[in-house]
Amino acid sequence: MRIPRKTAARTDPDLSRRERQIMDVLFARGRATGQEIQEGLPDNPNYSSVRTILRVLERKGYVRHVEEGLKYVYQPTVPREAASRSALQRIIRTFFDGSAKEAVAALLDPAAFHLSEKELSELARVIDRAKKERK
Amino acid sequence: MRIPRKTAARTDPDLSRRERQIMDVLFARGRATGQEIQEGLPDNPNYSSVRTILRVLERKGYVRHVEEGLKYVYQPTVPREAASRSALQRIIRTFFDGSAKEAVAALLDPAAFHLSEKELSELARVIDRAKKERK
DNA sequence: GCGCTTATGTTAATTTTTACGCATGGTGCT
DNA sequence: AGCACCATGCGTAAAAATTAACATAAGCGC
Repeated sequence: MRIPRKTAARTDPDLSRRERQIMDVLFARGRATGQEIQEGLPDNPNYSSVRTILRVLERKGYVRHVEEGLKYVYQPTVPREAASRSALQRIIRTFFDGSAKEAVAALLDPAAFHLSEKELSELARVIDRAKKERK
Repeated sequence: MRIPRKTAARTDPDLSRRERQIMDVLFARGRATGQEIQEGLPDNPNYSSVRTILRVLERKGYVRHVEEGLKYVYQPTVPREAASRSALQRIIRTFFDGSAKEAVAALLDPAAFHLSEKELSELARVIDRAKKERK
């Protein structure tokens, strides 16, 4: 079962395959019932399995639920934004030698990702703002 | 053991925890020996275990090795760039509702990631170029 | 109230993953 | 050749993850 060494919830590191998949669904949807999560998972896992893992995630502190009518609605304990930061961090470390800039450059590659002209302009503005803030 | 449904190597989705950790090390370093990989892994796994999983990854097609002198040097079969793209893709989907732009914006947040003024200027240029290409 | 449906909890079984000991084969040195 | 040293492959055991089966409780309509 593997209780994390620190009690505080971490965001990524040592989740099993299914656990991570479930967290992905939860972050993508914000909140979801057991059923919804099951539907969002690859390989059609058994509903019972999903709920077992949800309970594990809850025990580990990654997830909490609220009762809503008859069912439980689950959501991540860590805010989406914090989770995304740490996910990006990991990618930067793994694929871009620690350079956030290289990661951005990769995202700006038109052959790989789609960005409309409007979006590009907005990003240009964001960069300007960031520059000013540095002064 | 779980042979992937498609023989072609995928980049992320269904690797076990250790398998994924090993792929991370390999992508971060480009190429590495069994020993080096072992050192890069959390929780100090046994060398023998590392090699077992390497063999599994190789059999699944995620990794290949070349003999170099006496030892094997491992590397991912999928190019780093392709892997990074698909990792970014997943993050965009999971945390940014499918918007690459939002992902870039998150990376540009000075409170979260560090970008020097020089890097910001370079990125501004990249954006300009991307804009031109769209016309 | 009673039975049906739906959702959860518990526990046991199965499968997958991980770990580890040991055997084998190459290399280089004496 | 004989020996010590490494690195790898393989078989098996242990641990972890996943599934399955079964039990319980709440809501709802007859």
